[in-house]
Amino acid sequence: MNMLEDLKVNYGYLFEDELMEEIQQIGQYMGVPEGTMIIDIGDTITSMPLILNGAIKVLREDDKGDDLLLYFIENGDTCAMTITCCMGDTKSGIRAIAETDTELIMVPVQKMQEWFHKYKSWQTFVLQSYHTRMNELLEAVDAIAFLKMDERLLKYLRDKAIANRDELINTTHQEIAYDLHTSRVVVSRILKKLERDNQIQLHRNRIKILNL
DNA sequence: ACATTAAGTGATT
DNA sequence: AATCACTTAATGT
Repeated sequence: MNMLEDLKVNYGYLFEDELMEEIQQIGQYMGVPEGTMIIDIGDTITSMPLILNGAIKVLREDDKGDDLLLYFIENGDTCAMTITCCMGDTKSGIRAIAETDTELIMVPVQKMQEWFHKYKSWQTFVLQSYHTRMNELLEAVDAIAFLKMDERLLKYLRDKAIANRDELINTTHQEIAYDLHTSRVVVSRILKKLERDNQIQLHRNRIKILNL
């Protein structure tokens, strides 16, 4: 098992040895296959995930139960929702689904609070990831409010490619439509236009991004 | 060869 | 940008 290695690669440069020890002892290793729902809306959060590899997509749900993608989280990231949870509110406001096969370490929220006072590096990490999440959230809001559908779609493809570390995206137009909260026909049309503009290449169940 | 699912497109609102 | 209605293409059995 190379969990130790993964932990070191992703977090070793951040955390002091003592903290790394604690994470190894207390953290619960989890391997989740692609498509698994890790956290649902309304769930009570008891642990905080540290991502070793893979990617997770974070969605918000509207009043009709339709999903809307907020952002992707990757290696070395954690979920900002869990951080908020430690500060009072304990219900998740988002849904998290494994974008790819993902390995992560779950740390109980009590430990998270304890470490916050005990380890300076942990405090920095938590505050910093909260900050970057917040920025991504604002970006998502901007995209929805100010960008046209074609710009949103291109941003989506780029974000997704970055999260997967692959310029080949395996998905259907329908799935994209769900994430962006639009219809498949609209997605197909815009993708076709992007292909004509030499931004992407289209294949069945597969999209290649040309100029990342 | 046939059925199923994904993608492309014109017309309408 | 959404929806309908239909066509065409790709893939599985």
